[in-house]
Amino acid sequence: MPPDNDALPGERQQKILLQLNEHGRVLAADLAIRFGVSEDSIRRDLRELAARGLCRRVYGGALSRALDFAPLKQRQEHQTGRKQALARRAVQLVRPHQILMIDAGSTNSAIADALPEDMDLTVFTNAPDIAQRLMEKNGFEILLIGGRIDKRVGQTVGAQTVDAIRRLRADLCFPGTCAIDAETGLWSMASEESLIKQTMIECSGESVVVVSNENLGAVAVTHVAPIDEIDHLVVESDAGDASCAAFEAHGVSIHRADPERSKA
Amino acid sequence: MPPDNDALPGERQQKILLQLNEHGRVLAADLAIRFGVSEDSIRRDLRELAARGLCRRVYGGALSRALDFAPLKQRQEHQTGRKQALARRAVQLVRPHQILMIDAGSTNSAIADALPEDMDLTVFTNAPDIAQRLMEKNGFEILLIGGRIDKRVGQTVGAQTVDAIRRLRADLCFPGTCAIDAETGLWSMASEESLIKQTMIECSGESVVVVSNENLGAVAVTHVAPIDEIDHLVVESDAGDASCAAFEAHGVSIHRADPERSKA
DNA sequence: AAATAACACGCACAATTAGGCATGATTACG
DNA sequence: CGTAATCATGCCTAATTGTGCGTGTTATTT
Repeated sequence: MPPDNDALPGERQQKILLQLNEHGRVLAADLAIRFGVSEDSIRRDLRELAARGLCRRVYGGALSRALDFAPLKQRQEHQTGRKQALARRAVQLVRPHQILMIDAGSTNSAIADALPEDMDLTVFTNAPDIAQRLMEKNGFEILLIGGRIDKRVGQTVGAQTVDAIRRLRADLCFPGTCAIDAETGLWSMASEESLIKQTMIECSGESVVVVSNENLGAVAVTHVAPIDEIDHLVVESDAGDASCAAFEAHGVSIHRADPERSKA
Repeated sequence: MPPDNDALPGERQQKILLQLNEHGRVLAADLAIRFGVSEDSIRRDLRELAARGLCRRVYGGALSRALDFAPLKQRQEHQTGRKQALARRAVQLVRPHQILMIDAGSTNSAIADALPEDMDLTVFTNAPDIAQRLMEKNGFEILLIGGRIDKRVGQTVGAQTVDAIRRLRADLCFPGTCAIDAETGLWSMASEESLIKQTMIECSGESVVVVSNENLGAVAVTHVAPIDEIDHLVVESDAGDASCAAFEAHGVSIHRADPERSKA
């Protein structure tokens, strides 16, 4: 491993994430040597990344979040509250007769559930999960984008998928979000996913990013799109005003979800 | 098993979970050797995982929680016990490293559930439902065939799908069956489905038709394939001998499912 | 019933970690 | 240009966590 003695603070976190994604884990002691800083600084980085949900903190280092497939079910259960509120707000951006492009992801599954049935919508998706949810509803024309399946994220990936997307044109695109930052734009966790999202955005008129608080203003592993390719941003009801203002300064429309109803 | 002498504490628990999901059970003594720690530490890990509901603690090790959800699958089995029996027999025709082409349909969903995980199988399918079932298992390469979705049958159809199938080659094909007759061959309910099934059979080495009693010797709406393109026929345990003999006369191998076990 | 294996609990020791604090660097601002 | 504010960093200390071992208990086997 090349010693990066002169890495910028933010740059260091970026490189830690890369190494994390490649090896599945990182050791605090190793990173301290590699970047020529104390373990305290590394720990601070790791703590911060974990707070954003980009890694799992363990004794001695950190683990990649990619192999957490147990949370795959948890995520689907988790969506009951905050994700549904986000989804309810997001579908208000959809107008009748539109063609939608919906990427995989737990938030987007919630959006699929929240789509109204009386709008004569056409949906392109690379997620079997979303296709199935829509299949149970009426009034949708569904087109499944084929390709090799990455079971970690539950979607099709690879050249075949990208090629299939290129042949399509949609009005509205919902790229699954891993992180978004007002300056640098949209980020995702793996390069294959990233390519899919890029292509989806290219082939769509407007792009809507739906993001939960922990991914707002965060940076992940691979870059997907600059901020000016994002037209709408749907955030939670209690998202920070400062963050939102930063996005609006870049021409992004902010849509705030309704406060979650405290119910039985 | 590779000795993971330098695994982080948290990492170790994650790997234990992996092994647990793969083999269904783990032994404390084995794990202690593998990770180069005392059995006490392993026991502490297992105790902790069990407390989080991620495994079931037993004397000597731990069991996967997946078997706890077996009752859930058994419920499905009770509902469609005959189909499960058919599926169990059908998957015995599959050999390791094969490439399968699986059409949509409730029987084929049961087959997907019944496929073993340790055979390094590749599966082509046009049914999101089947893709999702396989996603939850290990050891499968899954390729989803894209296209417009027909929600009545839960599969992709149309020219795009046919075109995608033509680019593939499989060893074994499971065309979803609507009806089969010894003289006239395979039939389905709609012309679009029919075209899909035809193409699948053309692009596969052998074809296996799995059929329940009520569709044996029946004729439906549109013709799919003549009887000589069908290599194997899986029938229920109490299928009529006369019908079976008629198929065998046309060179079709008959595979009879085991009688359904009447159990608690 | 006896023997054996697996287990839980408490203890001591080592490694890792979080928080507080001072220092040097970078940035913001008048 | 200079001052103040902020930030990143390293060091220190206290607290936490993980570990192995001994002891006594419980479960399984013979």
